[in-house]
Amino acid sequence: MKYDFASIEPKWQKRWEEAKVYAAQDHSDKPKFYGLIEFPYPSGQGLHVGHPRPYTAMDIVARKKRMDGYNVLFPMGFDAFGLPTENYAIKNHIHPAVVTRQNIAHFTEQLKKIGYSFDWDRVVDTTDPSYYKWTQWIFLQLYKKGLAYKATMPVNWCTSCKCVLANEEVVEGVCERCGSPVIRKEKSQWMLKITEYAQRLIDDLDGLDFIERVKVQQKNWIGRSTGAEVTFKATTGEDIIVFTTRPDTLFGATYMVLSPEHELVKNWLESGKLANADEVKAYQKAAASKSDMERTELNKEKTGVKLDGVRGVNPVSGREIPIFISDYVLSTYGTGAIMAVPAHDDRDWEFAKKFGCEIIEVVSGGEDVQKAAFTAKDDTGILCNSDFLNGLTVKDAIPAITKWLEEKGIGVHKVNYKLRDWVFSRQRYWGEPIPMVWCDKCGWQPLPEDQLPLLLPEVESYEPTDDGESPLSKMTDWVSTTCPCCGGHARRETDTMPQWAGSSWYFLRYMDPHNPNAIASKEALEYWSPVDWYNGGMEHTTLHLLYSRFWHKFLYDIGVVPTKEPYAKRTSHGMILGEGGEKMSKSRGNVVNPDDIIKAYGADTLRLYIMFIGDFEQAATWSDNAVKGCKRFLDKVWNLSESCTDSLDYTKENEAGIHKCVKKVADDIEAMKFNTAIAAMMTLVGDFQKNGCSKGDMKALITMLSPFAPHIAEELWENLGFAAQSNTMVCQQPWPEYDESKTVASTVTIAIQVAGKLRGTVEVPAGSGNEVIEAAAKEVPTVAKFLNGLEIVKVIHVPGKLVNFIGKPKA
RNA sequence: GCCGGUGUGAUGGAAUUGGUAGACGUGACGGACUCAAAAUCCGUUGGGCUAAUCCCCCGUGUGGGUUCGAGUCCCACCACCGGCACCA
Repeated sequence: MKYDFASIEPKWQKRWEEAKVYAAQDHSDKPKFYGLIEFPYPSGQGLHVGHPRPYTAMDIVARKKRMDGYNVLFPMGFDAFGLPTENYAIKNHIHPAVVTRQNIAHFTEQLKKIGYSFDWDRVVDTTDPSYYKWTQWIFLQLYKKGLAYKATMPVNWCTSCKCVLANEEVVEGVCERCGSPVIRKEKSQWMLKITEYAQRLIDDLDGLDFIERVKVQQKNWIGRSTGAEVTFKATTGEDIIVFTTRPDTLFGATYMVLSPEHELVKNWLESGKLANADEVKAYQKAAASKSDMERTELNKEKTGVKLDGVRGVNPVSGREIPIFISDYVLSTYGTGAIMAVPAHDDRDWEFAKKFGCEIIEVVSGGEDVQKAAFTAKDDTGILCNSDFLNGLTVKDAIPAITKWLEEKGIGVHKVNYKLRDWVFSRQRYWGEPIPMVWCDKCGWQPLPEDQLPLLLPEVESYEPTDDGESPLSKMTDWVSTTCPCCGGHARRETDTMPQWAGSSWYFLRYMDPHNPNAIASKEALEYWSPVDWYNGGMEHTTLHLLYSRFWHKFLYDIGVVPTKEPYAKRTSHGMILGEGGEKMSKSRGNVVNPDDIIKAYGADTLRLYIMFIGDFEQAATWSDNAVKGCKRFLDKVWNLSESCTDSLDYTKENEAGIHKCVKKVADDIEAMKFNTAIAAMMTLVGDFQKNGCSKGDMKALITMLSPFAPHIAEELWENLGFAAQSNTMVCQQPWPEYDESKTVASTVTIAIQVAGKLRGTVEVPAGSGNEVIEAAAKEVPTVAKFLNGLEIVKVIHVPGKLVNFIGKPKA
C-alpha cells in the first residue's frame, strides 16, 4: 500500500475532533501546561506559510506535554477587529462583520487541515459582543482608577488611515501598518497611563524566562534615565524647570532651550514680554506643521530662535544666560525644557556653534571642547570650573551636586522614561466602542457596567473622514443618549478602541471562554495562570507584548488576576522568506500558500518541513525542493512499517540508537531545536533501513514522530495493530522511555591527537583504562609515525573521546 | 550614534558548549533497476597535493592572543540583519 496522505489526514482530523482528544480539562489532577501562540488577524488572504511556523512549533510542544502527562491548554482564536477588514468592507460594500465571519471560517478550515491540536471549543473572537463586553469592562476599570483620561495634545495622525496612532505604531515616521506619512495633529484623545507602570514593566522582566532580546528591546523602549530636575529662574520671575542626566555639568550651562510648545513661551507672548514675538510665533508655526519624519530627520541642522526680552539665571553661578526655543527639545519628554551644556553634549555643542553661544569646559580629560563636546560619563572626566565640585569624578559629582541641589531646594533627583502614555482612540468604525458618555453638565461619564456590551451600531457607511471624526459620529440616533449621572441629554464617545485592546487580555478568556459573568472565573484564572509558554513575533515586542503586560498588571492590582505577569516564558520565531531570501509578498509573487503544499505533499510533510527548515529563531528561506526531502522521509517511515518484523522488542542493532533518539528529540523539543530533532529521527530511520527493524522499533519511532507528523503516526499506529491493542490513539500515548544504560555501546572510538593535531582514531572496549587506550593508540600507524623520535612529556585524556600526546624531540 | 544578533561547503543548516568541523536535508556527479523516463535504492561530493576513496598540507568573515587543543573563550577590526534614535 502507498502512503496516501490525502485520505489519511482528513480521516484522523475527523476522529480527533469527534473524540475531543485535545480538549483541555477544567479540573484535573495532572499538572497543567498552558501553551500559547499569537492569535491571527483573519485577513482575506487566508494563511500564508509564515503562520504555521510558530503554530506548528507550539503544537509539537503541546502534544509532547500531553504525552508527558500534562493537562494541556492550547487554544486558538481570532483578533478580528482592524483596518484591513474595514477597508475591504468599504471597497466591496459588505459589512465588516460579514467579512470577518467569512475570514474566520476560512482560517479555521485551513488550520484544521494542518492538524493542530487546538481546543476548538475555546475559540475566542474579539469582535464578538460577548467578548468585547469584557474589553469595554476593563476600559471602565482603567477609567475608574484614573488610568484612562481624555487629553488634547499633538498626536500621530496617519494621513492614509485617517486615524491617530500610538507611538508604538509609528515606525521611522511612517504608519506601521500602511507605510504612509504620519503627521502631528492636535486632537482630543483617550489615553491610557501606561507610564505609571513603566518601572514595574522594567523590574518584573527580571523574573521572567523571556529571550534576552525581548527584554532588551522592552527596556530600551521604556527608556529609563536618571538625573535631576533643576529650577532655573527667569529674569521675568518665573521658574523654569529643566531635566538633566548630567547635573554635574550645571556650572557649564551657558544657555537654555525650551520646546516651541512650552507653556512659558505662550505666557511671555501673551504678556508682551518678547520683543521678537513675530519671529517666535513664526518658528512655533513652522515647528507645528512639521511631520514626524521631518522632525526626526538625520543630520538635520539645528534651528531655533533666541527669546528677546527674557533671560534665565544659572542657579549655581548666578550668571544670566540666553533662552532659545528649538524643536530639538521635545515638549513630550522631561519638562520640555533643558539647560544647555555645549561643552559636554553633542546636540548642545552643535547648537551653540551655530548660534554663537559660549562653551565652558567643566569636565576636563577630553579634547578641546571648542572643537568637539566631551561627553564621557565614566571616571575619565574630572570636574573643573565648578567651584565646590572641582576635582571630583563625574561619577562622584552627580550625587554630590544632586544632594546639594536638594538641600538648597532648587533641584530634585528624578527618573524619566521615554515611554509615553498610550493613545487609545481610533477614528474608525471596526473596533470596540469606547463606553463613555459626554454630558455638558456632568462631563465624561462611564457607561454603567450593566449596559455592557455597548454594541457597535449598524451604519450605512464606515468611511473614515478627513476631519478626524469617527464614522460613528454620523449615527445621530446612536450618539444621542442620556447622561448616566443626571439623566439629561448626553452624547456617546464616537471613537473606537485600537486593535491592541482585544489582544491585551485574550489569553485570559481562553481559560473560561463562555463565562457571561466575568472575564473568566476565579477558579479558572487560578488554575491556568500564568501562560507557561508564549511564542510570538519580535514585531510585537513593544506593541502587543508590552500592552498586554500593562493590562495584566492593572488587572492584578485590582484583584482580577492572580499573577503579576501574564507570561512565564516568551520565545520568538524567525520569519519565513521566499525563495531567493526575500520577504514574501504579493508584489514579488513569491508567496507560498500552505494549501498548495498540503495538496501536493500532505500536512505532515508541511509541518515537518516548516520545522526542519532551519534554526527556529532565525529567518529561514523557503525551498520547494527541500520540502521533498521531508516527504521522502515520511515515505521511508511508511515503507518500513510494511517491512518490519512482528517482534515487539527492540532490534538489538537499533536499541542504542532508539534510546539516544528518544532523549535527543525530547531535549530538542524543549529547546525549540526542532530541526535537529527531525534530523535525529531521519538518522534513526536510516539505521532501520540498514539494520532492518521490528514492530517494537516502529512503535518507538511512530510515537516520537507523532507530535511532528500526527496523521501518519496515527495511521501507522492503527495499521500496526497498536490502536486495537491499547484502544488509544498515538497522541494519547506516553513518551517512550529512555534508558541511559541502553545507549552505552560496547566499544568506543577514541580520537588520537599528537600535539593537538588529529592523527588517527582507535576503537577500544568501552570503559578501557588510560593505559590500554594509550597502548592501543601508539600502535596506530599514522600515530606511530608522528610519535617516532618524540619523547612523550604529557598525555591528556578526555574519557571516551580523545587522547592527546604532547612530546618534545628526543635529545 | 547607542543596543542586540549573525557570519561555517554549491545550498538550508549541524557540532553534546573548549575535545574527530561539515550531522541531517537539498542540489550535483557516478552506478543499479527500466526499452526509456519518473520514482526508488547504492556510492561520491570543502580546497590543495596525488595514480590513489593511502598519506600529508590548508580550511568556520579578517588580524592578533589564551590553551595540549579554538567554529566555540579574550582583544581589535570588517560585513550584513534587526531594534531604538535630537529622550537632554
